[in-house]
Amino acid sequence: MEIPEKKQRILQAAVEVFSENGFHQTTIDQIAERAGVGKGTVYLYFESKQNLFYAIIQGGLALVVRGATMLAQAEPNPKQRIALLIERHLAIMLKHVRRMKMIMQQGVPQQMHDLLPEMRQHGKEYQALYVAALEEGISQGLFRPHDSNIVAIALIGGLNQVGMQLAEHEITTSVADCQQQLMQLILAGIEKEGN
Amino acid sequence: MEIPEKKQRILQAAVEVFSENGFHQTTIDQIAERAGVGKGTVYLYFESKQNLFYAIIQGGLALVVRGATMLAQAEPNPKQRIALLIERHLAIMLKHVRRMKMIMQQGVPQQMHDLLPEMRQHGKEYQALYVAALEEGISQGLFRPHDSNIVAIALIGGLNQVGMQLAEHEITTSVADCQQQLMQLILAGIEKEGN
DNA sequence: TGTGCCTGACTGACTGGTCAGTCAGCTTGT
DNA sequence: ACAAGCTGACTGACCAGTCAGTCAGGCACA
Repeated sequence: MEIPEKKQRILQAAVEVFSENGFHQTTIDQIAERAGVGKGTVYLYFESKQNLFYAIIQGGLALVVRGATMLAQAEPNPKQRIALLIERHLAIMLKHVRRMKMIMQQGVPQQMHDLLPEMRQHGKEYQALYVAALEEGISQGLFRPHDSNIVAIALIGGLNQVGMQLAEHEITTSVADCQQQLMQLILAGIEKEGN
Repeated sequence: MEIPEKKQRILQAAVEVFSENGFHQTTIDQIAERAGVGKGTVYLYFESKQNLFYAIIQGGLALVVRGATMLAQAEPNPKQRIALLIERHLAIMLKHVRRMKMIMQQGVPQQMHDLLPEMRQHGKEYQALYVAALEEGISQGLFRPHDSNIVAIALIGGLNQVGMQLAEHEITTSVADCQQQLMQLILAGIEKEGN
């Protein structure tokens, strides 16, 4: 199951160019050139431009979700678990800005209609991790009662926005401070009074 | 300053088609057909496809920001003001799903490099409304001290995410309930203990 | 060791289709 | 007759995807 070196190079180049220019502004020629391979070689490893794009997004999302799931399983305390998830979310966004941009650019799905269900599935799974933690917290009396779905969605949305702006250097606050601020905000928002 | 009827029709059609298919999947022919005008007419009123796209986004954003600014000016109480802004944010997202999708699709700017500064400007202005309310709240001793920039960014991100999912019917909760949940979450998150 | 055959990974010039933008000419009103 | 508003056939650029051809390196046989 060795991944050929050229395929790796193509993937790397594709991440770069796609994230810089977006899907439609990117040409296969650009990717091939950046990877230092012939155009034909790209089609040797990937069926189409779309396919290449998906290979990258899918791979990234799958990894993120799997990692987060493991993290979540290892921490029984809901409060701690949410803290860990938040920390990890921001860390990953910073580490993989390019890939994240690609996914965000995707924005509202719908045009990439066919292959998208899987992408949504990953999103749902990820969201479910937060929902589970929130619900446990509620039933354990740690958090005040709330609609855990909505809170999870808002939470993830907030994390994404902060992560993007951090990555774009539009926030001067340090990453650690950001994390702390968000944690405070969220925990104060859901914790039972007099915690 | 009469706006010609055909120009209106073109704008309307453009909003529809752009939001359905995204910028690149949309052709001027489609827009012209939907508007019931000739292709040339589109170029009579708009310099280019990009220009048309921007006219829509800019117009929308400018309206939203102006409206929110007026709303904010009319309410001196920071807590109330934030509540109003949140309510309005969700309401507008629901009312203008199509336009919102267009903007979101835009996602991370950067490819539309030239004309974008204005768009960012609007974003900054909008964010500033929340920041101002938060800071006032802190200095009045209503909210606990926090980094109002980060809180504002997270807040807007959360609102967008929830708004989008509401609009996409991926949330079963009613709009009013959503609003209430978010308000509780946020106010609890920033309020001084024992409010 | 040398030679000739083979294979398949790789290449890039080419094709076919798409679409933004143009412009010659039509229509309608005065 | 003229102008203003409008039209849609046309053009040129662009690009995804193809495929005929190249060539490095492996293998067999002497």
